[in-house]
Amino acid sequence: MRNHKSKKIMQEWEDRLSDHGYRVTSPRRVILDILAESCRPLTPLEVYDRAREKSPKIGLVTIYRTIEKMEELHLIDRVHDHSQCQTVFRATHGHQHLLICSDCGLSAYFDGLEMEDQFEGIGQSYGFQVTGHWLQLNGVCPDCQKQSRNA
Amino acid sequence: MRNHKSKKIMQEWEDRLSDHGYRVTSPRRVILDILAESCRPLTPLEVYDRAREKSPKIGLVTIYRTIEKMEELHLIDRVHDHSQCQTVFRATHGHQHLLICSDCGLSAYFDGLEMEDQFEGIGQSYGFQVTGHWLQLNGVCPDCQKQSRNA
DNA sequence: GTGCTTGCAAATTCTTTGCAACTTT
DNA sequence: AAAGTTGCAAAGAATTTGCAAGCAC
Repeated sequence: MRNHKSKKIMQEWEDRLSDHGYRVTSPRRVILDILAESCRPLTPLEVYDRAREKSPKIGLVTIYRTIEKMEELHLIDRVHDHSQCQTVFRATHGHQHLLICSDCGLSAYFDGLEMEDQFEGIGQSYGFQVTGHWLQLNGVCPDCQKQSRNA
Repeated sequence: MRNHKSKKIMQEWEDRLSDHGYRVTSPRRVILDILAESCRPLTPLEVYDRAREKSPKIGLVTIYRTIEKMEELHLIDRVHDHSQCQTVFRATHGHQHLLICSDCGLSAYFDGLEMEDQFEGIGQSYGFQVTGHWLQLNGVCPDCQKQSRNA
């Protein structure tokens, strides 16, 4: 049973693919549909399993390639999952968050801004019991800004 | 040239390992040292390369196993890296952030709280030009709370 | 018809596991 | 001496690439 909202998203997504010169094929529609409807983040393998129920001949490679394009068009986001992310940095105690240079990776911690207090309340308004969070800012550090100016 | 701060961290980390019944071995010291000193997040392979410079016989497996224990003791965090995280969820437009159930994955977006305005200022105080951010709250959704109560 | 897309098979890369030898406590 | 740890080799996963056939526009 498809709801209105995901129908609308589907249309929007298909248009976006077309507008960028990508083709709306039937395997792609299956994948778009799964991602539009899902109320939880999915891995490529999970998308693959669901896709095969609707279209048994679909290949895993198509999942990867479609996800790639969807991300390029900002239709989907990659969610932070501890068990997948192998990149590590020393932890701090308590209320600090990370600022990371997207060019060179240089990182610094900054203080929590009393945001954490808000987090619990936000969770509660959705009935969630908040147990943790992850906040990071991505940007360009002073050195990399200089270099791009000189380039 | 080691600075005071990373020396202090090293001591703290070694103590923490000992306190938990883990042994402070020389390969581990090399790895701890690299992670204490690094001013950017590192992948296991990057740690491995740096470790071999100091201790050529060290094995990649040791890196993985040491990172595992360090994470368990909360000495390091896993940083969100788009190129590694394959778990995807539909994107929203604009100022929304994600709330994710750590049990079942159920997710919801919540509004941005005008936090984004602060982000730029925070970045500037470190000389960074902020280009993006990732904020997600982890918690337990209503249904999963019920289930754990019944269990 | 043109050019993007698909699915297969194969190659690559990354991560985990089993085990005998070795260290730390 | 006991128990945790190491590195090797091998197994297992996950992701990417090459290519001929197929499909959308």
